[in-house]
Amino acid sequence: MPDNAEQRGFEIPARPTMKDVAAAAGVGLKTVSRVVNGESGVSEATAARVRGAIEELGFRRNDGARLLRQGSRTSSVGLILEDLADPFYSQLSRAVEDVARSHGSLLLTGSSAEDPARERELALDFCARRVDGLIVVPTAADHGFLAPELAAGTAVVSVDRPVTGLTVDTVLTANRRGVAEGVGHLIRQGHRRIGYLGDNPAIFTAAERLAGYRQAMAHEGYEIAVSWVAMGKPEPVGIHLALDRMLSGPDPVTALMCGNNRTTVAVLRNLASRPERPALVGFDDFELADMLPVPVTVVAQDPALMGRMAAELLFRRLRGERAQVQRLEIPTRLVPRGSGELPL
Amino acid sequence: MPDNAEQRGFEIPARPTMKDVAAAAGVGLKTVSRVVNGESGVSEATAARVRGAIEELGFRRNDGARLLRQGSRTSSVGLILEDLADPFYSQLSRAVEDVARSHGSLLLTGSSAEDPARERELALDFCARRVDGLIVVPTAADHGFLAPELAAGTAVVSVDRPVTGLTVDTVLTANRRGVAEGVGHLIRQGHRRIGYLGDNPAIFTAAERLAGYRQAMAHEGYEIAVSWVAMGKPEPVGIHLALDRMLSGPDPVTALMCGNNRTTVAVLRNLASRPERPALVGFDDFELADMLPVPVTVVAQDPALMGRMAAELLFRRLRGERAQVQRLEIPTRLVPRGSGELPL
DNA sequence: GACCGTTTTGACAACGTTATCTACACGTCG
DNA sequence: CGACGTGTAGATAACGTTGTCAAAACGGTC
Repeated sequence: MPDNAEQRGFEIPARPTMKDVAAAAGVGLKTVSRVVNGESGVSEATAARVRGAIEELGFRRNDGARLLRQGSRTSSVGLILEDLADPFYSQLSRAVEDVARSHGSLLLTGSSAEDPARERELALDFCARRVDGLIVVPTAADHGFLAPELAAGTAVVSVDRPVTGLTVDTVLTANRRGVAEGVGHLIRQGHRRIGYLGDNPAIFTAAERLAGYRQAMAHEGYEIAVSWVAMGKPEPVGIHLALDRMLSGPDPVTALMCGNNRTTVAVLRNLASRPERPALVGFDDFELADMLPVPVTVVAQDPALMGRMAAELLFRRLRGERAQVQRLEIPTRLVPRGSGELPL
Repeated sequence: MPDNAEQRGFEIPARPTMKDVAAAAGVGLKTVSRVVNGESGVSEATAARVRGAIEELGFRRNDGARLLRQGSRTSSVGLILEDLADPFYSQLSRAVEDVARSHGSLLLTGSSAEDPARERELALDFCARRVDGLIVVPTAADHGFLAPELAAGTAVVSVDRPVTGLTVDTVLTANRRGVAEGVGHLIRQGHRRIGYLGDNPAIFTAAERLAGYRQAMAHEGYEIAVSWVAMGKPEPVGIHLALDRMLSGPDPVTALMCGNNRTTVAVLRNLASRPERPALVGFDDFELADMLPVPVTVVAQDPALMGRMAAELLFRRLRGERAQVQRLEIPTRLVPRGSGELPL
């Protein structure tokens, strides 16, 4: 004779409610509420009895009901980014979490995996849970669907990339300036045939950084051969072919600028199996860059700062600040370590 | 004349409710509910009118109210770990998130920073939000306070460390076996004076790994000099002093086993400024370990697998599975890369 | 013992949703 | 023509909490 509840696979034990506590303590519902919320106007004797009942039943207030009744904020914010496992984003997340905590808010996280549909689903789920605000690393798709949420008082901040179809506070890295600085550094070492490897240019940061490279080269009046630019996912095969093109042929490059972290690492791995030793500057710092056989010169971003700024903008809006929409550019920092200082 | 609302710093625009939609569409409340939930029994004409009103008002169902009414699960799980920015935990988080998503659940994340009070606060906050389950990397403190939650149907799984004061499913790394394997590897290279650097032994994993080292040494009948063991936070000063002790004196070590990631890196940095080149095996893999001047041999853990297993155990419980409490040990994998194969 | 002010207490409505139940308008069948 | 199903629609009560308000209990005063 099978247990029916078990057969169905779910039977959620009923949680004690304030009503249960009230009954157990022999008091009214509102008295329990008062004790739970530390309101005044309850005699110590009654309060003790109520606390006893709470302890005994293992009562825990249902914040959902509380929030519903109060109609106030939920003290929670949502964070949507590309991939929580990426060090850049995990540092950013941690910073957001810290700020959220200091404001008494919980954090909901979701990875979009660069998929607009997934991002949208996450954002709307978060809104259905009535998060107070949303911090988003937006995909390239239109975000007009968030307009009603914005109108309804949900604060939105975009970080790392601007959001299309919505005007909200935005925190970006100084992508162009940063890459230009990196390329400029190589130029000052005497290089003029400099290759650029970046991510899929549909991604805002990738396009911006490429533009920074072009700007820096143009500024010196240097031409850019077609074979010197390679954009795409940082996968071994693509990187290998790109380096084949760049390092051989009539106009081989003498230096490389890498548009992001993962590309830099992929390039380093590939270079390990080649004789050439081009100078190299990477965009975005990474752990142990200074410990490699040739320490890697980078243009460092500050993901934690970006996360903190984004979160602080968000909470400033939630506090009711009416300031004009802001667009912050966090400056980068050139960290010379050796690979960018290699001779021609 | 200041705007009063702005002065107060908050004025939350009212969100449209089903009642508003019903009024706008000239239908009853329940009809809107039916349309929103795709229930049958609404004529296409009415449904279209309702959808129009929803669109126009920018209505979005309040899941809090829905959940309250249904009394069902909230489709959300909480994850509490030490530090979201640590690569080990961020990989684990991502895996948990993926499993949660595949079960239609959202993820709440919080970093305890190894502080029991903070951890407790997070856990109880999550429970007050009525998460369906909790995945915890527990601090050493007692977790009896979670017993009522467990009784109330909140599933709990601990990961990376066992939880004290509560019997729940647990996913661990094979810490002792892993370290023993690493030490055994060094022993097979001929080393017998092997030092061990680990984290604060109050942390479960640190204590276990130390035990693994002692076991492996004892197994060969090797004595361990006092100066060979150093436990504590992986900070430069401590590491420096520890290595001073280990590498000089009457019984200098010829090899080192490092108890975790951050210790390994700190040791590598410190060794860079010393003449000695002891063999070295690290516990826990890290990016670019293979690209360092002497590629680092490690005992690799699988944080993603641990996260996935933990999450799957959790959802199995939520599905109502009644199996006995499980304790899984994820095996480690020795990855020889060079540093562990250095001669005496 | 009637009156007052103060403190403590509880009944009741409301938050936004869903479940139950009933009401209405059809058309169909005997 | 009345009875009956069937498809649509809405009124109403809950879910667990908090805000409002009024009632009780108490202590003191005359």
